Amino acid sequence: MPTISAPPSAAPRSGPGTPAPLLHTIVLDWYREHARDLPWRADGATAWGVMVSEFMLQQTPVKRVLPAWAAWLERWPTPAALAADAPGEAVRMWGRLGYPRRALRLHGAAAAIVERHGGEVPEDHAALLALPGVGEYTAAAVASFAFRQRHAVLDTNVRRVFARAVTGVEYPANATTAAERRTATELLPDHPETAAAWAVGVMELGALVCTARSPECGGCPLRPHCAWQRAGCPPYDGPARRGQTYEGTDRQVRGKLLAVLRASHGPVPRQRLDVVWPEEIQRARALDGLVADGLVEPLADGFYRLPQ
DNA sequence: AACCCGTGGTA
DNA sequence: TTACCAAGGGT
Repeated sequence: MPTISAPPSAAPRSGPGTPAPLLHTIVLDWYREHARDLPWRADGATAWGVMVSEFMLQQTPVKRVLPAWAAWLERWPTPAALAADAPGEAVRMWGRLGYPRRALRLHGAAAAIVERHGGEVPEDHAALLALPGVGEYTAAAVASFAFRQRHAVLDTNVRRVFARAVTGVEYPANATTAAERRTATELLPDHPETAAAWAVGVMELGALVCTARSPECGGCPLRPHCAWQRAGCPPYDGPARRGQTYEGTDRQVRGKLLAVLRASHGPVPRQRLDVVWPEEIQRARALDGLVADGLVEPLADGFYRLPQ
């Protein structure tokens, strides 16, 4: 069986590739059978619901997002509802999902949607990209999943599937490359609805089968077409993927500080923040950072609170 | 381009 | 236990 390569229409590639339409059929059939029943994929899900899920899923696993997503949409079923509340409430509601700047940006996106788009999540990719907290991936994801448009959706799952099936390596590079974008675009089905189904299907395949740690190649529908399989599953030999040390970092201190503020509904005296971390210099730096990011609001007399 | 930004689960 | 990983974005 041939491995996957780009169609001959674009840049010339070595060797015959599996025809793209066959790949589309394989992935769409697999998805129909194995897709998780996630609430933001349900028929009744709104574009706002999709957008909220995408914000929450930026670096946070699905399992932890599920309950947070339901609670969020129950409280703020529309962008206007969120925009009418204080940004600090978004930060508080975000809870322990991590990277709380996402909550602030989601609030900012809601406000921008009200201001620029009459309260309706925009369908246009460029308009989505212009919203705070919406980057290349999220804009494509919302346009594709919510509005069934044709966009290359390149997240960590898709990048990994392409790295293995197309390029024949275990892991993609640290940063998305032009070659990856080209591959994603070339393999994208022409028909918008099919492209949207393909996008979520490849992503789901990466999330459930072609996983980072221990891929279940035995259950992978692309195995006969996978370049990495054909090459004998060579282990990753590129530059070291950056680690994420956490203990003792400013991020840890910021997390501890913000946890105190989330738990308190009124202003908090500086003294109650001081107890979360012994090193004064780092503690002050972390608090200053939170203020600079707009996650914390300093008041007079050494009190602090979530932004109003 | 490299680095910063939280939190929790898994091998 | 340590290290890696999770539907990224902003600077």
